[in-house]
Amino acid sequence: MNLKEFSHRIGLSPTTVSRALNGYPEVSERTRRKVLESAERLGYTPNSRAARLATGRAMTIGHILPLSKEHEMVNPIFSDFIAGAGEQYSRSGYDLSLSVVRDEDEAEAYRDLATRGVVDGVVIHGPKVEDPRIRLLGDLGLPFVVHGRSSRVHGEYNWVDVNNRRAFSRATEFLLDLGHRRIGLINGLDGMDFATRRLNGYSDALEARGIARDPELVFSGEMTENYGFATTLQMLDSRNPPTAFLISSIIPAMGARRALHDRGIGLGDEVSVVIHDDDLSYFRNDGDVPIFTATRSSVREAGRLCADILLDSIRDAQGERRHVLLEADLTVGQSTGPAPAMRHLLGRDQADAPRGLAR
Amino acid sequence: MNLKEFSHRIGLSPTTVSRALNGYPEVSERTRRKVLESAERLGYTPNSRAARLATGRAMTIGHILPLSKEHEMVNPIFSDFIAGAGEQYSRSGYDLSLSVVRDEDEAEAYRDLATRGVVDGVVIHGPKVEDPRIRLLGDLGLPFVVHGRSSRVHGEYNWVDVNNRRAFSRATEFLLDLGHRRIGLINGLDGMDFATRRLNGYSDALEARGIARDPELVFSGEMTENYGFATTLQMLDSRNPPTAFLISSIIPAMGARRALHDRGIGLGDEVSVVIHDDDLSYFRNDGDVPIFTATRSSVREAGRLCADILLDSIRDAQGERRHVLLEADLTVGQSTGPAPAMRHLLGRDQADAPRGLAR
DNA sequence: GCAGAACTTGAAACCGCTTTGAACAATGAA
DNA sequence: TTCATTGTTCAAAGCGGTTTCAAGTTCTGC
Repeated sequence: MNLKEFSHRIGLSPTTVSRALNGYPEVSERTRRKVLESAERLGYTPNSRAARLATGRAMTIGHILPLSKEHEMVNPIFSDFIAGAGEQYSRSGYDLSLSVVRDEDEAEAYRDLATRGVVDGVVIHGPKVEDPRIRLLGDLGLPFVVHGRSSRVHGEYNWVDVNNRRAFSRATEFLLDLGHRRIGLINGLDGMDFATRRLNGYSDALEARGIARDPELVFSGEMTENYGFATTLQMLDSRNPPTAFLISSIIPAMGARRALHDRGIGLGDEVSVVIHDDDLSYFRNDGDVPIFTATRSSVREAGRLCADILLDSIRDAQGERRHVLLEADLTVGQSTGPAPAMRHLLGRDQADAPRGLAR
Repeated sequence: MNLKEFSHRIGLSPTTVSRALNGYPEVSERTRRKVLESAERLGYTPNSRAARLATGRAMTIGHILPLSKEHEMVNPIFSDFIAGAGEQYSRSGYDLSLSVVRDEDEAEAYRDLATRGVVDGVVIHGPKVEDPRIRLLGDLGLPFVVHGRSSRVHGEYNWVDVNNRRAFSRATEFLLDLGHRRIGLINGLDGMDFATRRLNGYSDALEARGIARDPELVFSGEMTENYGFATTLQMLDSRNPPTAFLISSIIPAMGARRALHDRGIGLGDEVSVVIHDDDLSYFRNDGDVPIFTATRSSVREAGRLCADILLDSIRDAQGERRHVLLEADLTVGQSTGPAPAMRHLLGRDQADAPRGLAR
């Protein structure tokens, strides 16, 4: 049933019905009730396609999911982010449009969304250092928010980011305080802005203690389980292995744990691990004492915040650009302990403790 | 720029331009080339909102992502499935609309998508036994495809499923052949159709060998790492622990591995594990010899197939309903070996082999 | 009782595209 | 040359809503 028929059936004009349904003030309460009740009873719902054309608003937010050709991998934090953002969209009557594109087509995909008029705004995922998408969207005049930030990009834009630098410098300091001097960094893909900031945090902390950064202890790559496994093994098998690892996500941390296990090295006693934990719903690092010592920041919450900011920004195009910097607090879990060389000094040598029973 | 202005500028009528752009045959090649070239040059792209209203097609496929209230968890296979399906949508000029809703609102969400006319078809994820959504969508007259199947639902509908029963009976047989008699099953959530079929496959295989199924060895739950950990631990610590585990996903398998490690039990020698592997992009169980012995079936590929079937079904509403049953082949990895009691019989007792170095 | 303000309601234009039906031009057959 | 056919193009009528502008009603205050 369309508006014309519905309004005719209940003896009102399309104008009045439209107003009643959209909450305009110039319709009397009595009429509005009648319209709402009749719509419910007769099962009338306005056709969104028509409303979108008439209003010029798409009532839709766009997300682009680029697939890297080599790895064909989907960012594992994507679904939790979407869950957070999607909740907010629903609440505000917005739909979410997801475009899956090969990564070399990403810029074109944004252009396309803008000119076809199918979205009112977009979210930029996984910004790189000097990310060109920010400039592009500014030029297109399409409202957007970045999940993360992009170093060396001038101009204001909406973003929600974790204080990656602080998180990683704190995590590094924590390990240094435990006596670790050789700390491996298993980081995200080179060029990703968050990875750069994490590396900086790590470097800062080392430098502050006068410790030279060993390039053989720093790795970057896509954060798979296999990547965590391979890099950990490589470092463990080197002439001068680290006594601690800093890992950018819980997924490669699974691989690191496997590598330690394969080498018969105890996690939390012989070797320490600190991870950054995005609080993925299917991979919670919680419990009384979490498995991993971690800097935690919920990516789901970041999704909610991004959505809120973007929706605001669409409603009020003149408003100021907004920024949210989330602090990731360090939670001590079972995966960290004093550096081996320090342990007898502290009277807690656990070299003979059963493997696998962390601390 | 809109069609009216564009067509005026190039000295043609809107009709001809529209036809040229949409590939209709009644426009001459010369004119078509001119239109396409001018559109490129002047940067004209038709407004999709208007096209959708005019054609009555939304050119969009809907996916609903329900969030369970208790767990607030997103199915970890979701993103890979979407990646596969999304690729196909893009290829065919379709958009993907994702609705995030609380699970008790799911039925309403389908109704809403249908009446608002924002999608031409939907994909049903995670069907339960006797899933009411299938009936609902039939009634709504909205084309759909199910990723999975639903037992005890009458009538024809499109589906793409893994042969879960066969996969799990084969996996069970494989373990039985290795001499295992007590096999723990760490399954998906009760009521999920796939979980039921897997349980059946497991039961069938046991029964065929005259082995009674011990209810204390069967668990069902949401497939998180913690769930795998907790259930494995519980079984290991029971009076009569299993010597092998069958696990419904690689994620709880991570938890199982952790539990085994915590108890100092060697994976692949003292205890065997077979998993079902959805071939998640960030969690590949590959390599020369995969970590886990697994029944594998790519969920990404399932996404592609679902998309293809649904798009066909939209184009040809009269066409037959289609079914695809994917066989999951069993790949032997490092996580399985003869049952402990059998090992000396086979002259391969590895009880003293270093832990963690599976076979 | 009446003018003017404050409410309500409706007719019609419009959003930007697609598509029907008609017109016109070019081609071919008779 | 003429008529039928085929090929091309266009004017206008949708698609199903929203919104402007005008008109009709009901209140107020005097």
